[in-house]
Amino acid sequence: MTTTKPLRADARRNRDALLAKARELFAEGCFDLRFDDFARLAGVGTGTLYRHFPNRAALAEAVYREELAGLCERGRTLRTTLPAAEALATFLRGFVAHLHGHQGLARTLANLMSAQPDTLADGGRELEQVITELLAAGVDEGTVRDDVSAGAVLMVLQGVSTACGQPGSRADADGAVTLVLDGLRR
Amino acid sequence: MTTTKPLRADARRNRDALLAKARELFAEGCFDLRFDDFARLAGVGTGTLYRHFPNRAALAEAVYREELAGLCERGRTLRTTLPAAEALATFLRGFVAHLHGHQGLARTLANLMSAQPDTLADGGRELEQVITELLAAGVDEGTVRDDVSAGAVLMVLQGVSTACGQPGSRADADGAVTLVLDGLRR
DNA sequence: CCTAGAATCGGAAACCGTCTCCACTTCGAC
DNA sequence: GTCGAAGTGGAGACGGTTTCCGATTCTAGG
Repeated sequence: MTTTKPLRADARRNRDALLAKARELFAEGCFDLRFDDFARLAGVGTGTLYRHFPNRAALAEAVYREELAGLCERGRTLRTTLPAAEALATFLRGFVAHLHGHQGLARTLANLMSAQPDTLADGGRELEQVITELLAAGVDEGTVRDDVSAGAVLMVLQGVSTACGQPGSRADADGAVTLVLDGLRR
Repeated sequence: MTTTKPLRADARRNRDALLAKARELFAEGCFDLRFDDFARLAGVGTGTLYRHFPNRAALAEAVYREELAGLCERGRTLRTTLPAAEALATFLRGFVAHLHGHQGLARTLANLMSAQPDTLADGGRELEQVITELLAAGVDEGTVRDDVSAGAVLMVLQGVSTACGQPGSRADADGAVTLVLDGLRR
């Protein structure tokens, strides 16, 4: 799987330059840039870009992998420091708030999740895993119903991610999370 | 608004041919066909296609306008024949079931809803309107909370629509609706 | 330090779907 | 039947994506 193949020095430098430039551009809100231009702006050739990241989604995923991993990690921490139901609530609310502050992540996530499951990248899987754990802890605790799976929650998050860029979506996103949380109570 | 401009006979014939062919192809599951090919298959020129439907979304919307209108109509009927909470439940469950039997509608809806609100076509607006009415009736009745708007429910439906094509999504979609319905109870 | 050969680069050019444009055709009112 | 308006159709421009391969750069071995 994750066979860490040793990358040649210049190759790694280029890869990092691409990631750095992509991160910078995403932060500025430039998402719909020509894929080629990432290469030009990062100072590498088109071929190099395509060798490292076969498509736009792969680049976005690489950029946001760490950020998403951090959020998941936070979810796991919450589970060990709060009652499960509260941990779940805090995690989901925080997650949605974070999405609204990071459109790039929201877009990337929406894409990751709408892809076919067999394509579903590590990021998506990890998120599902964390939610599954939080739900299971809640079930053990007796505060969360046991007849709804993480997939259902993920589906709502997908809706939230997709709608994230729209003007008045923040309030509705919070509303959706409220519904899910109240609906999850046993 | 709906200034019904009289279309010339041949123009109407071409438009209908395009719609018929699109409907047929969507029913077969061909969504990612080249846009030009719709024209060729319907026996008209590319220019004609573009005059009638400026882009893929416009064609899809036209194909599914009636179907969506029917569903909305059904929602309004339910509201007059059932207690509001039940009407809402029946409507949402039926809606999701219908989506899973009609991928084309699901895709179209996902696209309609992810567009910017000012672009949000009649179909999307009408759906939001129906849900608003159902919620309001439930609030009047005292069975539905009053602090969550239709937008939140729509956001969940967006997630469901987007995920609709995936293998195991039916169960999760039902789960998501269950969460919403239970979460909506006062 | 030098060399060979493997890994990587870069960007020109092929590719492919989208969309426009306009010379030509068809319609239908008179 | 005539004429202007409405509509047609498809060639080709356009622009983003992706490939391909000769040139370049790296690194291990001597």
